[in-house]
Amino acid sequence: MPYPAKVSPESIVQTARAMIEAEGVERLLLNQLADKLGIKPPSLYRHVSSKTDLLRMVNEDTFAGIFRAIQPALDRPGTPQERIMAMAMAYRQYAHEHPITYGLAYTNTIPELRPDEAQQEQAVLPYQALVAEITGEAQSLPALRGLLALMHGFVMLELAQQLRRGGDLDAAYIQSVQAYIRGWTP
Amino acid sequence: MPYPAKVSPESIVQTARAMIEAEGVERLLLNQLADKLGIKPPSLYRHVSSKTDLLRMVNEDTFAGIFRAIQPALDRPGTPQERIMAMAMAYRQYAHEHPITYGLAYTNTIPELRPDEAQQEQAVLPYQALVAEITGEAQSLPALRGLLALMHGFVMLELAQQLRRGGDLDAAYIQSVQAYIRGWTP
DNA sequence: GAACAAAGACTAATAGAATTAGTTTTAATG
DNA sequence: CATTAAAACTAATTCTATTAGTCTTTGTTC
Repeated sequence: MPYPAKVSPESIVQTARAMIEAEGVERLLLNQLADKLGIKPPSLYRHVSSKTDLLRMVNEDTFAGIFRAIQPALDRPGTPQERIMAMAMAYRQYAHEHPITYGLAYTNTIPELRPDEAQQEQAVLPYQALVAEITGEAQSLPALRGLLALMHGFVMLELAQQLRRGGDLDAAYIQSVQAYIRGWTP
Repeated sequence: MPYPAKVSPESIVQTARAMIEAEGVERLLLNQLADKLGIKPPSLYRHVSSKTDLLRMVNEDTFAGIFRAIQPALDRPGTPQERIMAMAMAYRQYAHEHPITYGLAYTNTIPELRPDEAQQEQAVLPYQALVAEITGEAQSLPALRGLLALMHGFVMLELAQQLRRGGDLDAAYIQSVQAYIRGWTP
């Protein structure tokens, strides 16, 4: 491998993510990214095919991070209710720690920015099984969808500053997830 | 008023919204917008101060549209449960009819794009009162927040193509909202 | 050990889009 | 009819992503 690369796909994605979190996507400029990486803008194109492609890589990394973050909730001991709540807490925590890139990953109506479907589907199967312990197998898919919607919707509203009327947001989140689970419990 | 304007704020916002829904935000180009309006790009700046400002106007219009769409559910007869469900259906329908601009309105981490806070707060008070009929006054704010999160999260996941595993999405939505309400019912 | 190949970086140029500067047109008003 | 002010226009600017073409570095091969 002649001419050792100064950058790697990982370093590019990581640096891009940091810039996005610091300044927002709209201020992710390729010349600034190149600067931080110690190369010139055209050299970036040896590693990514376009800015859009770069954002897709960031999004893939984000989804991987989410599933890594909520994984421990699966393995932990406790009732299904407790484990679902643990997952919900970890999920929200990840979003709070990566507010901009979290939203970015879910905001793409642009097909090119969407990560691989199949990979996504596999990732949620364990959670569906967990939900099935409460709802039964037959209802587990709709119940999972509602749960994901509740978690995702809550953090999106938080991150978009749509829940500004005061009150305890932590408590509201916990109560809402609990109510949802209770509602599905036979 | 010398020189009658060829365009109005309304016509600009309406045309911009149509272009966004047709092609996505990223392909909303000011020269194309000007073309459709029958003027040249610089003339746009007599009416909007920047492209960002234009997008803010579109978002304000979107929020107004959402509240207009769900309003009838408030006035309609029926139990609180039925009226909440009616609102939830109208909410989702609006999102389906304006998929791109709906997401756009909620996606803004950029402060400049956020509509006026106070206006927003007033708009949800009637819905909080409706929720209070089930949960009681004391719990109504967190219960409302969870409900908004569930509705918003569900349609966002749909619009971002994150619910592609088949099954009846209409039914999943209804069941999830019902479960949520049931979970809050004493 | 010298020549080569290939990846990767660089400089220079291009193109697309938002925005600004400065000027001209139009029609209501006195 | 002259004035005036809003609104439009042309021309120029700037900022970014991207492409073209060239040079550099290092592992490989004879």
